[in-house]
Amino acid sequence: MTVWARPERGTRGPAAVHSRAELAAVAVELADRSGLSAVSMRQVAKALGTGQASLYRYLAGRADLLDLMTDAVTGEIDLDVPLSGDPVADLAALAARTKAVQLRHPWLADIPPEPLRLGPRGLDYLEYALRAMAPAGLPGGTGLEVVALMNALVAQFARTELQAAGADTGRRAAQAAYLSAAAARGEHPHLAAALAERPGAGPAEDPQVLFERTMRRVLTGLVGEGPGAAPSQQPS
Amino acid sequence: MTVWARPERGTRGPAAVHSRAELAAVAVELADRSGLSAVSMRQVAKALGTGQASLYRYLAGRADLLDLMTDAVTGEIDLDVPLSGDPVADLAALAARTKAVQLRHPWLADIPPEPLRLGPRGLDYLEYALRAMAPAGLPGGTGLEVVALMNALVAQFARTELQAAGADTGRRAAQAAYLSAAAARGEHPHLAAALAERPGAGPAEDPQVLFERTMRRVLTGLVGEGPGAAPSQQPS
DNA sequence: CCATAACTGCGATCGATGTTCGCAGTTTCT
DNA sequence: AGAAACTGCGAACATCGATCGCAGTTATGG
Repeated sequence: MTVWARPERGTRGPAAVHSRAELAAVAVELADRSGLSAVSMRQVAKALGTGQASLYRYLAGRADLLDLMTDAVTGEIDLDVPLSGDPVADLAALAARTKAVQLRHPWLADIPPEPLRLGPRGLDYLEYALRAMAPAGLPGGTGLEVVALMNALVAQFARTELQAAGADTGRRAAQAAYLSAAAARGEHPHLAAALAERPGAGPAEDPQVLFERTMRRVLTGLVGEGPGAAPSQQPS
Repeated sequence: MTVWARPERGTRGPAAVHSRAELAAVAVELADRSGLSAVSMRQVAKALGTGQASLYRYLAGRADLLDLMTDAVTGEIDLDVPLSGDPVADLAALAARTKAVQLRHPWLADIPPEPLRLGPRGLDYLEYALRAMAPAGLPGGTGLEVVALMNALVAQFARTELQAAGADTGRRAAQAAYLSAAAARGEHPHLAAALAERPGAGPAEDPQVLFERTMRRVLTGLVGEGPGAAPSQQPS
């Protein structure tokens, strides 16, 4: 049973002091400040001012907590943006908003990618995405995989941008050192060339437009050109 | 410092009983059989027939072990396949071989995606991929991100295929139940439609050809059509 | 109206994890 | 030959997720 399938409150007994939403909020704040590794049962309990064992009155385990957190930040994505009817444009815009959330909550990249972590807000998100690509008239069932693919790409872009802006954790520096040392060793000429051209190479191209362009290309490849072969659908 | 930057053996002292390659092999076998969670320092030490603390003579920590494992299975990808000169075709073929490895070692999906986990075999892999897309004449530095994007897509496809073939872990079943319950609740009509068309809908399209086609489309979008605007490069 | 069932909060505790310390023994360099 | 550098490893530490049992609280049913 998922957290979402379990009722939050039974009919008997005293009212719970906290709520799932409260748990989620505390956990998200903790993760935002100190990373996902700081989100342990003990630390969440402490931040909540309660005993650690009490958390298991709300959750069946840590996985449930991650579900709550994921769904909470999914809710930050604005789904009230009207659809234009062009699947590629609408999905690209949605992807941009999704990426913004991933940048705001870097720990999302550290969450183990379960094959489905879908809460109520996740359902709304999925519905919105499917509605956006309805005009394309894709064969049934394909839509879900397109969304999954899109999100995988978004996550990858978010990782790249975070790593470009993030502090050198020491590990990153070590890896970079090993990389350039290997490049200097003479083998791997293409790698060396790629690394050499890294810092210069033009005005560093705004990552925002690069993301936009790449996303449109990929989505065009996945979902087809403009309105597809089944134009009998209206947007919204 | 990375594992790869540290020398495997000093000049003094007795010869180490084991080697990094041996550690990697044991850990990979353990993960193949019982999942990544079974790869703990204690279990690896036990499987190796040594004390747990001894592992820290070979590794600075568990992260190093994951580095070793990742690089070991990366070495399973055949890089002796000659290049045709068509970047899209060559990269798609490489992606297929990469996916095969991910299917053979499902725990790869569970490894935390550090922003660079590159050993010697990983370097060779990168070099091969860059060489494959050299004819496209991409602007400098773009190549690395294309490879990262490609691998993100491959990982996503591998996840989908594994989940289609994998045993229902109970959590999957629970999530699916919640999903269809939500679909039956009337809101989320597009979701309901997508789920309804899921089982039937044609002859279930061979995932192999779907992967091939999607990959080609995406790569074409990323890397351009045939040989690009800078045709002064020869394959090699 | 009150006994029972269902629930909550939580201290104590368990098993497992990653990592460190210190010691005894071994090999190599000077 | 002596010192330096290394190896293997038993024991321990901190932290983690999770469970058990108990005391207290609330709603339901006869």
